[in-house]
Amino acid sequence: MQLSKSSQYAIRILSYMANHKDSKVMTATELSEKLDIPYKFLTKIMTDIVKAQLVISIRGRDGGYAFAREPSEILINDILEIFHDAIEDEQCVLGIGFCNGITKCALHDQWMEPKMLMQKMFRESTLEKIAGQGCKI
Amino acid sequence: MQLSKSSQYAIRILSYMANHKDSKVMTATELSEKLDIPYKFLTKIMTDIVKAQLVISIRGRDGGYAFAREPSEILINDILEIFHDAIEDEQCVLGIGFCNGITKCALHDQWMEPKMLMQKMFRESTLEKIAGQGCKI
DNA sequence: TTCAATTACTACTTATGGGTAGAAATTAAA
DNA sequence: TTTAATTTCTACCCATAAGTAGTAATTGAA
Ligand code: SF4
Ligand code: SF4
Repeated sequence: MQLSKSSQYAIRILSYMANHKDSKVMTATELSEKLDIPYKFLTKIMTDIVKAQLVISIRGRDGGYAFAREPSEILINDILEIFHDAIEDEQCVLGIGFCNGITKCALHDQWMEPKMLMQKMFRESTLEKIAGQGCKI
Repeated sequence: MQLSKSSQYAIRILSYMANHKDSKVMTATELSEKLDIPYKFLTKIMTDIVKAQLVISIRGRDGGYAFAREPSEILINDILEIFHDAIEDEQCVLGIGFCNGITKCALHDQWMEPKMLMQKMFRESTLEKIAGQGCKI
């Protein structure tokens, strides 16, 4: 019942970057140190995020990472999708899924509401909104 | 964002047993076949559930598993605790946890509500209630 | 007592997520 | 052109979850 480390790290990294928009690019070394994320793991994750076109990477000296689009245009859900961690509509708390209306279990109806709230949280929260609240993570 | 297979299977097994209270004991073979759960994995899980004293086991001929207490006295959360899958009060959607009120992130407040709903779902749903609704899983 | 039916135990294998190592590619500046 | 600072790529290693195999222990009945 938790996000994968990759998603957790990714959210923290991009939140941190959104909170420091003054510095145009941030290096993997800085992010790794400030956020206490293993350097090698961080660069692996960042490569995925670059491929998903949420950020761009600048290689070579004075290189680093910068946003490809405005943080106001990036949703938490965009990050989760990269790591296959987004909550699907059919996703079942028991991992069975696709029960029809007749055979559904007693947990089904109770699962709908928290699921929708989490989907809403992920699908409507932008990085800018998070940064705006002075996120310290 | 999903329960472990062990928890998923355990909920399904005990729900099935609660739905068939007429037959006093159920064998691992029957449960495995009816619920399509690998036999060897099922017996491993059941041993844990027996140790947690939710069910008793009867060894030898005509043996099997039976409830140690009434299904009305067993909560989903009791099952989740066996496999360390229960949602703790401090549990954080980002896996960081223990943020104080000042440094909390923007997701924190939005996380509270779905978390509480899930805790409520697990802590207040009894096996009997589930069985009463004709659970087919 | 012997047998067959059962769970429990020990130990292994496989799959996946998390993490690491080293070298290659790229780039700005000296 | 050389160098140092950076990301990227390929290939691993480690820990944990998921699943399997074989055998021991238990028990009711023939
Ligand atoms: S009815 Fe129960 S098992 Fe089926 S999809 Fe809904 S929550 Fe999952
Ligand atoms: S403030 Fe954010 S990171 Fe901290 S415990 Fe709450 S949800 Fe997790």
